[in-house]
Amino acid sequence: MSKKFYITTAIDYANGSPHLGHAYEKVLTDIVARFRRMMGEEVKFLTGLDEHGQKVQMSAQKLGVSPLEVCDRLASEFQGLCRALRISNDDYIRTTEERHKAVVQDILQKLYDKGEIYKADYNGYYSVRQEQFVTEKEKVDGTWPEIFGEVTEVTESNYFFKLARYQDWLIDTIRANDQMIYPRFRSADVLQFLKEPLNDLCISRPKERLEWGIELPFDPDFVTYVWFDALTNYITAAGYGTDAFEQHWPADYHVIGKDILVPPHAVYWPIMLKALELPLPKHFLVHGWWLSSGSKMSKSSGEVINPLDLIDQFGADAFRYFVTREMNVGQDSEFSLDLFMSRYNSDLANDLGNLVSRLLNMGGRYTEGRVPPAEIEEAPEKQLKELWLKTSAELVPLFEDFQFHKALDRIFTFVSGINRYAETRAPWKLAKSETPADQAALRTSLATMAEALRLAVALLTPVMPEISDKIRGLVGAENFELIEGQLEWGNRLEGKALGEKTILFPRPERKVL
RNA sequence: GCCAGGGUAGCUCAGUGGUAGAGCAGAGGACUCAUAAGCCUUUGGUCGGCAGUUCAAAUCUGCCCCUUGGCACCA
Repeated sequence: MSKKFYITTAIDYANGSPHLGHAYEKVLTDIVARFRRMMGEEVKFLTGLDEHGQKVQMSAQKLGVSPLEVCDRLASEFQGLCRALRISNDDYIRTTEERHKAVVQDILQKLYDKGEIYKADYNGYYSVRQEQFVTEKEKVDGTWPEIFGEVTEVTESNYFFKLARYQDWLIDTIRANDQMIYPRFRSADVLQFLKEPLNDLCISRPKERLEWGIELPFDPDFVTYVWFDALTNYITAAGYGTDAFEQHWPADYHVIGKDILVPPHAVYWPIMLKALELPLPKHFLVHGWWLSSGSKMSKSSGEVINPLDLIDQFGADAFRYFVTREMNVGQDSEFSLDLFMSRYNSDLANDLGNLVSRLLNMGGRYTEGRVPPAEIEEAPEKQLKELWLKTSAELVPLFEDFQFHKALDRIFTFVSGINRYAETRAPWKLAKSETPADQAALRTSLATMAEALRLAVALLTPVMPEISDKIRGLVGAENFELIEGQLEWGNRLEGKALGEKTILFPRPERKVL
């Protein structure tokens, strides 16, 4: 069996409803996955939910339900988001699943047997009210804030994973693989972190303090905490311990936010894999955050944009287009309703949607609802074909390099080119003329517009799958699996039926939200 | 404090040595197939600040300012 292209998102934490950040990461990963499929690769695309831990246990207590009920509810919310966004993941992992518990316990036992895990006393400051250890860092003006209540120094036995012994190896590995982290400048964050000596990692919690977790196989009084539970999902879903594993692992891309690169994904995870003698993931694709007036959009700032609202109102594809067009992968981006509306109205409704409308309408009026033959090739046609040649040559490299915002810019520049072409030929004027030359120009102009639209949406497909399919249907083109052979200008649409007049991106009747 | 990203037109951003760009927003115009859309023309910027290198700097160097993130057991 050949190796699949294995791509993952981070798994979401079951501690709140999905927001724009969750939605964005899934869309970004989905675009890479869809693009790779079009390029002919077999893809495994994983996303999922991280369900254990203190916060889940506490919110369950608060609601008076079991932790699993809390997780079930959130899992269906997050999976609903995936469906609403047309995310093409072919697996969804929940860390409470048996397949996952088995792998976590298996690797913990292996590492314990190898002497990579040991028991020791952990000394720290404990907040009874928050049921968690607090650090010096959380002090404000030399004392812990009121929300922590009474904080006492306690000593607790726990299990530790030997991180420190792999520090030099990790530094060498990251220096030697400058392609591992995209964008590259993020490697500097990792290396800076590794300048300080690593401490071993506390990986357990006593059950008396936290019972909502996976039990340590070698000590039933403890559950494992956070990292060995959450990060391990990537190999669980890859089929660790089964024949399928080699077909998936190593992952080609872990898509993550910039906040979880250091230390978990770039330090803990590689060292865990090294200790298990497994290959490292090939790449991390590290994206930025959505900002609102310069601050991170998050629940805590009370500026949650519920992506589902925009999706319901404007459609998954419009949402996907917006986040992809605005975000320079790796940087932060600005989000506002005004920006969204501006993109929706000018790019989608006015430029693309309206172009489809005018073609279908003219096709119905002038060429009996069919794509006519392209009979002549003069300056306007040559110019548009040249623009396409230039555009199409850029698109695949831009997609390969995650420059989706630029790829969309190029595609929509081409769409503008089609509108300009229509003005130049002015088929509505040609239609009033009886001369053979004008009639040939009329047929050519509609054929050219249809073919240009087919090409324009070819590489729009990973970003806007439904609209692209719909436009292909309307101009008489076939859907396709592979991009190969789809980017060349031709006359395959000649004689095909054009669709009924359709409004692809209706103008909002009133301002909602 | 240390490290890194960003600071370019009202807004969102392209632009790594050679006469400041795009889209949107604003203004004017011609057209009418179309979602009052599209097309053409146009207003608008001491390129964060101060020095320096150079014939030439948004672009290279230094210092400073603003902003975002990281600096471990919090995911």
